[in-house]
Formats: sequence, C-alpha cells, structure tokens
Amino acid sequence: MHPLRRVRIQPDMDFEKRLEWFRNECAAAGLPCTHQREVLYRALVEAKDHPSPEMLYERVKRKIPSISLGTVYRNIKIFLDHGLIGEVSLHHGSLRLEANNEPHHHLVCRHCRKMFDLPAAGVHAIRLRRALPEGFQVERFVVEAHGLCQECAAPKKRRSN
Amino acid sequence: MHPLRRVRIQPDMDFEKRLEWFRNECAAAGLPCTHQREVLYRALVEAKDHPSPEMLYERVKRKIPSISLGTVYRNIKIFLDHGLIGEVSLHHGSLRLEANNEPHHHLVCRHCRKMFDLPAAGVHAIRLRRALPEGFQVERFVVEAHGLCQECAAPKKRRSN
DNA sequence: ATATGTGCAAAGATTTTGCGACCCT
DNA sequence: AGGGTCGCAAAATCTTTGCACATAT
Repeated sequence: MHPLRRVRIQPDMDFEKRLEWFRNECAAAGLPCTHQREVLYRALVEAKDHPSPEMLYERVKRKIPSISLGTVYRNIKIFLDHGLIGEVSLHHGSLRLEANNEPHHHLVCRHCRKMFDLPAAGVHAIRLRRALPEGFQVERFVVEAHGLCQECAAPKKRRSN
Repeated sequence: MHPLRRVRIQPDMDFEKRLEWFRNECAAAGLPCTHQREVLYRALVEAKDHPSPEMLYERVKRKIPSISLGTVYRNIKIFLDHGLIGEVSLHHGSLRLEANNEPHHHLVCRHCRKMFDLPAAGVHAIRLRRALPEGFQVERFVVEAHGLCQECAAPKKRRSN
C-alpha cells in the first residue's frame, strides 16, 4: 500500500511492547496471564493520572463488566509484589504525622517502611534542568531516599562487619 | 545555687518553647487550647517515628485514659489545617498506582493533590552533603515538588494572563 | 454565658479474605 | 487434570460524624 500509510505511528504500539514484556514477566514469575490481568495492566499503562484501585475498577469494568473490586485489589497487590507496577507513595494506608517543622527530607526503608529524618542541610539544593510543565508553581521540594535501613539490610545471620 | 547546676540543659526546654508557640497559634486561630490538644501536641513533638493516629492515641491515652480516638482524629485534622503539624505524605488514604517504570519524579498540587510526572532528566542528580545516618543504604531518590497546579493557582476570576 | 470541644457509638470509606465455581497451562 | 484465579459477600481497617454533655475564654 501507500508508503505513508505503512509508517504511520500506531498509538498502541508502545502498549503492545509493554504487554509483551508483561506476559514475559508473568511467565517468568509463574503467574497465569488472565484476561482480567491484561485488561488491568492495560488500564494502568494508559492511565496518566496515578489512579486509585477504585478508579481502575471503574475503567476496567467498562471492558469486563463482571469484574469485581476484590480482583482488582488482589491483582494490584500481585503486580506490586512482582515489581510490574509502582505505587506513588510508600506510606499510603495510614496517615503519618510529624511536628518537625524544620526543612527536612526522609529516608524510607522499602522493606519495613520505617522513616528517618534527613535534615535539609544534608542534601544539596534541588535544581531543575528545564521548565516545569503546565504552569505548576513549585513551593518546595521533598526528597525521599528509598532504600534499606540497617536492620533490613543486614543478612539474617550476620557474621562480621 | 551552683552555676553548673543552673546551666544544665532541661530536656523539656525545647518543648516548652514549642508549647508556647502552639498556644499562640491556637489563640491567633481562635482555637481553644484544651488539655487534650496540649497533650496530643506534646506527643507529636516528642515522637521521633512519624506516628499514625492510632499510635498517637495509644500514647496520649497514657496521660488521658478517657480520651477517644475520634478526638485524636479530629484534632489531628485541625492541626493539619492550621499548619501546626505536617503529614509525611500527601497521598495517604488511598493507594495510588503507576505503570511508568522510567525514572521520574512527581509534581504534587498541595490543594487538589493531583500529580504530574516529571522525567528524571528534568532534575539534576541529587547529591548528599554528608554521610547518611545509621547504615542506611540508599537505592534511589524520589523527589516530590510540592506546590500549586495551574488550576489551583489561578484566582477564581481570572482577568488577564 | 456561649461557642466550641469531648466521649461515645454508629456510619462511611478503604482494603483484605474465605469460599465454591471456573479458567490458564 | 490441577493449581491458581475469579466473583461474591463478609470481615477487617481506617476515618468521619451526629449527639448530648463538659469545658475554655
């Protein structure tokens, strides 16, 4: 056919690649790649708004009206456990508070989720390389250093240093 | 008395200053400074572990056994609304997800809490000024730029530019 | 004195889980 | 065929709220 037609970019091309990756990851993890999981994963890839489980449920239901919210939650957890998707904050689920009003950042253990304060003076000022999108007015930068705390990093039986 | 005695640092001195500030803030906001609020605020100042409402409830109950969890929640919300304390994450309350596995940071609107992605390339690498405490092993830095999005920054009636 | 806060308990919101039927490999 | 998943509904968490009484200024 017409050459111009053939090179036209497919909007779903990127998703097809991701889907292939997703299927490989599922196979590698021994996870059955069910229709529900594929549709849910697609909804996640296409979402640009960091959706909540409930929002995903609404979207997936348009494709699979019989799907249940429990399945959405179950699969989200499985995806997270296998690193197929990410969660925006490591501290959802319960409000966590602090009275420390000095500027500071946080160290967060990705395993036990304990948090430690990191005085702002310990981090060089954040500098942007390019303009922000969409007229967003930044008031402050909050840095979270994610990693493992001493306890969680230590092997179960520690032998020396 | 003995001069050395008189300069000894009081462990609560810092808290006393903060309590005074707290009382002034309450007065300025027209908030009655009740016993429950003072004890709750003290628990927050003394906490070093970014406590949840439930954890605070347990601690405050040791001083005021009759206090209710509802009061703890109510006052936490009031403290937050008046900027007397801070919350660790702007996204508690509901899990928020993303399939974007490219390194990136987030812009978060402190008002409507919408999030926008900020490619990692848009931010200079984070550099630490000093060693981290306690053997913490950092794997990655996550930056949140907090501020106001275009919609929330705009005055209700926009006139020009 | 009066407006506001408090304790209690019920309601609302969010997330997890047990169970029998069903689907991927 | 068989282990894991699905839909459903109940349970477990986390948070908010209405009401009658108590408290701060």
